[in-house]
Amino acid sequence: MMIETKLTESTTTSSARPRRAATEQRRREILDAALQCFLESGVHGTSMEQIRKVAGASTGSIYHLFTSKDEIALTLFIEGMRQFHNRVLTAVAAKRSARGMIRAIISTHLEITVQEPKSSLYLTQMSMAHEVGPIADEFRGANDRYAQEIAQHLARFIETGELVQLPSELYFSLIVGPAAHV
Amino acid sequence: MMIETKLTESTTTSSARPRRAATEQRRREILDAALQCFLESGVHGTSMEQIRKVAGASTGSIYHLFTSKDEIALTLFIEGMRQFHNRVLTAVAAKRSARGMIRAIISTHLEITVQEPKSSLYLTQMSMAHEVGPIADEFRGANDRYAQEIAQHLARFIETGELVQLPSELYFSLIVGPAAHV
DNA sequence: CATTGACTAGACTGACATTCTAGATTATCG
DNA sequence: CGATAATCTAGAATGTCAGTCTAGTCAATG
Repeated sequence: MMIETKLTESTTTSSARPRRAATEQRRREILDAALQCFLESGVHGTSMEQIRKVAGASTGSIYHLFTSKDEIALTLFIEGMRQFHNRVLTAVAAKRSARGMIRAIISTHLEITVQEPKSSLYLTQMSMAHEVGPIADEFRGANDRYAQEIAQHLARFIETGELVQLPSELYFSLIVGPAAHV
Repeated sequence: MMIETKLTESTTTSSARPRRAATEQRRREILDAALQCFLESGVHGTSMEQIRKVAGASTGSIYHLFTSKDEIALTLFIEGMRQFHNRVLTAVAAKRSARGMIRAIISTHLEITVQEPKSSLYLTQMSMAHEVGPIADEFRGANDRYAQEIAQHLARFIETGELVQLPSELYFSLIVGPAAHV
């Protein structure tokens, strides 16, 4: 599967006439409509027709702004993942002990993956991300940066002696998710 | 999505003529063919046509034995999950300390979910399982039994004093996976 | 105000899961 | 053994849906 973003068109020659503001807004509307549908009926249970209707856009418009349904789902996924990461990192940054941080990591992860209605959607999107090369790379990259950032937070406590070593690689992988390593 | 298994046909009246042995074998062949295709191209990347060819069966036969492509994927998923559970439980049963058991749980989980080529397939199947009611129930049930069995193994060590308490619910959920709780 | 590229519209296409209909096979009973 | 009634096989037909194509509208620049 080949996925390219439609946003890389910015480097046209001279007399390009970008209507960016409006376009960007349209993109957003379509993404929001899609998210709503996906949450309601799952990615596979949602047809472009439904997204089209909810967004109030035509097929042509949608395919002008996105290359495929997959791109829509995966764009949403990346966005969701970023929020996810930020939420965990915020929780971690607020803690003053290694123990507190680790607790925060685990519980925030669980809050997000287990208790929220989005969790099933994330699962679907994650499996898609795996199957789509370019996205998988972005995904893995973001996840690695995330893991590293958490590691940095925790590393402080090795110096202070509260932590003897970082939680093992294995354990860490579990928290960050298999996706980071496949 | 509605999924029923085609194996519940056993309760016909008087002169039913089951050809079970052969049929069961055919089912198996189709499942094997499907698994092969899924591993190679992913569930969505595989068409019934491909499964048909690899299995050497006709569309009619396949749809006589299975209600849908989803049922095939999910049957495989349940099978895979059972193997997965058995493998972890075997590893756990072989250990003599709580520490060893917990290590075994984590590393076996990681071996399976991270290092094996099937892991990406599992992810897809798991997301499907979530969206399909009846399967989701079976899935959750199996997962609960699994968690409970592990808990029993570990509980022994609370008596001996090696373990003060079971690994927290939170941590436990993480290991067993969100699926068990959604 | 003409040109040019961004954007919209919706009919069309092709792929693919699933259904349908007809026919082959085989276990059971007379 | 042969009739019967069900299981099972075959492959053509159908419907849905993602994605393309063509024509046309809109807005910014010269």
